Amino acid sequence: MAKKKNIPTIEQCENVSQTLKVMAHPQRMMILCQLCSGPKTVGDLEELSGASQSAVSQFLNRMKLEKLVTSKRHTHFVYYEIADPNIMKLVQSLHNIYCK
Amino acid sequence: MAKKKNIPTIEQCENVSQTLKVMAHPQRMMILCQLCSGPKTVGDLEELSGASQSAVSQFLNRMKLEKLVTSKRHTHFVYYEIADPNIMKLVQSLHNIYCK
DNA sequence: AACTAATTATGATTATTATTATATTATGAT
DNA sequence: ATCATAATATAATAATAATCATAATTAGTT
Repeated sequence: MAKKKNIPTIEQCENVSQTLKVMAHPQRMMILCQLCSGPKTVGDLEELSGASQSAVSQFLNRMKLEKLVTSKRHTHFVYYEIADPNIMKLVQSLHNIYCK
Repeated sequence: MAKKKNIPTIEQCENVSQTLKVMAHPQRMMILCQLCSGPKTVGDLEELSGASQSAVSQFLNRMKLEKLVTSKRHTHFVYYEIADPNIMKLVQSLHNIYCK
């Protein structure tokens, strides 16, 4: 049996690469990994990622625009979390491949 | 049982995001997908990706520097292929998540 | 040498990043 | 309600990097 080729369309490549572009940054990646174990506040992520408050806020905003995360306010904190099971799966895959 | 947290180091995040940065481009992504079904020449990839020869060559060079692909010459063609089973796995995962 | 395949160099343009300063927003205390 | 504060967001900027097209160059083949 011949090798099955699963060639995507250029539109699919554009979508995927758009998402990857957002992930392709050390601290954004770290933030995503942290969010995989549950929602966190901006302050939490500031500590956990080592980036400044402003930087974290900007990273989160970018990830929100690109639908990687969502946020909601609760008392005086804003909680961020992974937006989409696909993002979770992707981070998981990356972990399996690169972190063992 | 508590949720297992698999938090990477910042170095691991840097590595992964370095690789993702290279993938995070529509035509480079397309080229990688094409290479997943076997080695190809620059000319092949020029047709398959829709980018100019010079652009394809530059993309491939970048991917070679970042160890995503390797190349070897055979007669007057240069064949490129996926360098690493991890890259193959990653492209496969992306396909499973985003192309169905 | 002539031809084809691929690479490299150049430069103009556009994106990305990090930093600093400033602004918003919600809350709790008075 | 107002004030002060803590948490978060935005704006402006400067530095760096990525992109793409074109042109020039190298390498292999016949």
